Amino acid sequence: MSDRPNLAPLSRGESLLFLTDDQLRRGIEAMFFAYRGFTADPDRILQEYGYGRAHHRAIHFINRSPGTTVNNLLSILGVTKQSLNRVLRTLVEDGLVDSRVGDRDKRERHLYLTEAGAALERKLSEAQRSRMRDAFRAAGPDAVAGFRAVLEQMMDPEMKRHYLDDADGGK
Amino acid sequence: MSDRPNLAPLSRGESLLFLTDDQLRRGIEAMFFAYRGFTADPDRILQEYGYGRAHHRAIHFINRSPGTTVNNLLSILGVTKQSLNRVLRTLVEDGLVDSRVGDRDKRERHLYLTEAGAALERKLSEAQRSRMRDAFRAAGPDAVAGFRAVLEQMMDPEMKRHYLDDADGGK
DNA sequence: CTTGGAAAGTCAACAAGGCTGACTTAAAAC
DNA sequence: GTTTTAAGTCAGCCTTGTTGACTTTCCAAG
Repeated sequence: MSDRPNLAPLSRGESLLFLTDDQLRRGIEAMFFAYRGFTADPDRILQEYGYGRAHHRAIHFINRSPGTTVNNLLSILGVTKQSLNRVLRTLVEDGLVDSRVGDRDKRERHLYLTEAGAALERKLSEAQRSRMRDAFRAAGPDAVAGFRAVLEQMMDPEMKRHYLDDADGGK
Repeated sequence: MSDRPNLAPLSRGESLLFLTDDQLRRGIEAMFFAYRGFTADPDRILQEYGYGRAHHRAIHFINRSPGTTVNNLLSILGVTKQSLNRVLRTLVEDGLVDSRVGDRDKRERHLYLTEAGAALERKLSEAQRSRMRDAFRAAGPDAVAGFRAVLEQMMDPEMKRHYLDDADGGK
């Protein structure tokens, strides 16, 4: 149950207090409550447009990697193509996303935000960045580094790939 | 847009690099990818039981605060009573949760995990704690402190109340 | 040049888990 | 005795996820 694996021995004082079950429980709840705050502002904006979080995610990653293919988006978002397609179709119909047939491989569709799509993206991400900026500012640079370090460790390895691939659209 | 509010002036070198839009974007994506990892293990277990995340949340908070009322749970989870009730009903029917009429106020129902409920809770939270423990251990105590500091700043104020109220069931 | 298979899209059906609105019951509070 | 509160229920709706079956397009290997 709570046996300690083979680790460097604890030199009395510096016990691994941050690894107690209670500390872990607090970490778990911190994730839960913080994620709610994290999504609250965009959710309010999306509601005005009749969109949901799925639309936000698609818009975010198309903006990050303009010209990305549907398949690439699928592997980032981790949903089925039917699920993504439904969202993508409404965004294309509403004129927020442009879906262009590939030059080299005409089976592929490359996705771009239209001007209207980019405008909504700015609105959403400005709201989300604003909250994160305030949180970062209040917590300070060292806390931010720790925040990022822990989150990175919490990701599944394949997801870390998408996270580390800076927005370069492939290559 | 990116004007700086009235803050302590930046002494040349220690610029607020961690507040650039790109750093904020990376923070946003870190939250997105990490939350997926955070929920992945419990989700797999829940699937075996035919439950979803909503059941997990209810089980978690009943375990944290045994005897909590439905209304209290409602304010923590931030959903409608119809939505919570659907989940709670299946948990009671399946014998994982015990709903007892209040002693002092007989309108209230106090919620407790049964032995079976506690067993599932342990299974779920052990999976979730395991991932968090690994992440904490890899990142180190300072990173954990930063992680918690940033997440706390990101919560809505009312949620911070539920987070700070340590598991004492009220009082 | 044909064919196999990958990429994309489509249709249908279903489930979880949110929501609103209307309503009942029981008990506490005033 | 009336009003308010806590809980529960019924009905209906929406988003977003799932499977499965199927078509169209078109690159690439035989």
